Amino acid sequence: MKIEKQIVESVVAAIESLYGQTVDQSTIQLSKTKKEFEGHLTLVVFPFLKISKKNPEQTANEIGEYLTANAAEVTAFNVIKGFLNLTISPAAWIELHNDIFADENFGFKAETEDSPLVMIEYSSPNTNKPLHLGHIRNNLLGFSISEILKATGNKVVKTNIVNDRGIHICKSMLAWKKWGENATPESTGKKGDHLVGDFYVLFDKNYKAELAALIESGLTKEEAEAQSKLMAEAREMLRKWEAGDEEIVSMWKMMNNWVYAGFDETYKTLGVDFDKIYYESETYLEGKDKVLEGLAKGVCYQKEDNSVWADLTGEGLDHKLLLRGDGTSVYMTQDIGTAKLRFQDYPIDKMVYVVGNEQNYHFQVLAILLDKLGFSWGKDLVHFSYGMVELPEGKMKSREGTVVDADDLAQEMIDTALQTSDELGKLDGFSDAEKQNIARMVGLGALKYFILKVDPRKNMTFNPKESIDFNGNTGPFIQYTHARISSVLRKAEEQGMVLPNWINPTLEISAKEEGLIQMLSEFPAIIDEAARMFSPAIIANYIYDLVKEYNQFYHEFSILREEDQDKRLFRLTLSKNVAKVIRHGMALLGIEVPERM
RNA sequence: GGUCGCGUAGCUCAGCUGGAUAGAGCAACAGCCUUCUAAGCUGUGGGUCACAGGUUCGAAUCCUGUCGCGAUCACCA
Repeated sequence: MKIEKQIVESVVAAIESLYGQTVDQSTIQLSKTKKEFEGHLTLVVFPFLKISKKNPEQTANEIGEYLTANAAEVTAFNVIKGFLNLTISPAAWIELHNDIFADENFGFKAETEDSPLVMIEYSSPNTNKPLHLGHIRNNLLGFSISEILKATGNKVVKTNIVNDRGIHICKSMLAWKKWGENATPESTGKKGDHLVGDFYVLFDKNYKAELAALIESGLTKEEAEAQSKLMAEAREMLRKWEAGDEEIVSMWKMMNNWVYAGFDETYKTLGVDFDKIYYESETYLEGKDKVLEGLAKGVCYQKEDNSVWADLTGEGLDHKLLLRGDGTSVYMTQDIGTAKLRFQDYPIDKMVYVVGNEQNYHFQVLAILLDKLGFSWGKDLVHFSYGMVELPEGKMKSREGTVVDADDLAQEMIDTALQTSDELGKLDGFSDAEKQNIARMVGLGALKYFILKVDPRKNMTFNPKESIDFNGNTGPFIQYTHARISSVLRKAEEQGMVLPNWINPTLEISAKEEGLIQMLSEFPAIIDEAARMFSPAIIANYIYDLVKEYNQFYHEFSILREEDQDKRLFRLTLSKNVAKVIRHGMALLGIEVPERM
């Protein structure tokens, strides 16, 4: 990082000295040299041919000569076509290594008073059914991007908007009331969210049967839906809820509390949390106020049936309904209400919504509406739009029972990790509690990494029949390398070795070791890139590359058995640096790394 | 139909602000533990980067079109 900056400056000086022209630093393309070539950094000289008025080879050679003579870090160069490959001195690498070693928070920027406040909304569940694999992706992305934005110096407030009201809850409530026989999580031994979800499915099953019977008797599908008694009862329940009916409200509270207890458990397992939780039952009326305020200001207009609309044709969109004729609110209205409360509660500079890409249009509209309604950050809100998790057969459908349940999947992963540990005999002699804890880290590490390594914007496929791997480009592979380094460092300590906090730059080191230092040095830029692109995957893939590189080093070189003490101590500090970057990088993904496994 | 997104090895994915011979993992096969954790390392095979044009020193990457897949365009959330 530091080296690159110096070289860029030297290249500017070189061009000025050789060709008498000043070029902007941004025109200089300096990249990591490809493995098959000699050198560390490569300068692409094509952009300078017009200035040098010479062919690529000549130009590259001239710049190369200048740099070896005038830039202290550059010791050699070679030219292949228009590519100037620069070799950096070992001393420069070792100095960089010392800097990294001295900085416990290497790569992380601390927040300051001036840091912008970023509010990140994620998770946002409905309270009528338990979380599934799609929610897992949302939660992991939301948590990880929060950590990444913190690491780049932002103040971050993690928030969750719980959709705790509406017809979907009433369906579960009605089914419970009709057929539940007073079942509770205690009486059934079921997690509350699962219990409530079962009644949602039960409602749907009976509703479908009712429709089928009506259609059998000669009605069309639409007529059957209109005549459904069950649906009418559910709507009546919603009406009573909105009217504050005591019995309904208390049933609603009871069942929602079951769900919250269940969600809390799932969140705890996943290791995600929130600084502030909003509930739609508390925000939807606020949205109505805000829309009426907009109506008064002329931002919205009213139709004859009293429904309220926004005209977005000026923005190339359509007319959007904000309040129904009967005065009840729609999804958009609730989001406006939630935004209003958040704006009152926090000095928000930037709002990030972690929501699936199926809602792209919704957020496009929301941004325009919030802006029109006077929220300063509305126009620049970020919809962190991520892709769907699909099964090999296609989309998950909760009513068709094809969803992959979050709790089940997490438990399966942990069980598999435990089983693998036993088979390999890795945890022999550990207490059950220790075994469980490591299996938890590894199982969840596998799951989290599997999801986060994929570009968030893309849809991804999950095949439940093929269990998530523990070998190759996986979480456990990375965790294993960390455990391995920990083991070496532990042994070094047991043997009384004390790690120096400074390595003499004159020490002779291998190309492999230089390469590792170079990779470590990229970590800060990787974090910046991940924050800029909203992509934990960039961190995941970086750590994987680093770990792969370290494992090659580990096999090729001895550490503790190295006879030259200076080299031995250097390799130990290098290993410690790698472990540190692994640990901190994985923490950005919400993945723990064990000391042993 | 309008809008948006995606299409890279058998499978899952990197690479995409244009750069060198397009990379990993899984799966298959062949090696490496008397030595620091073999959940590891090494090697072999596997590609019309959907297709066709264009832009230029150079295109998987940018532009246009075609095909295929998906999302969305609700008084659902």
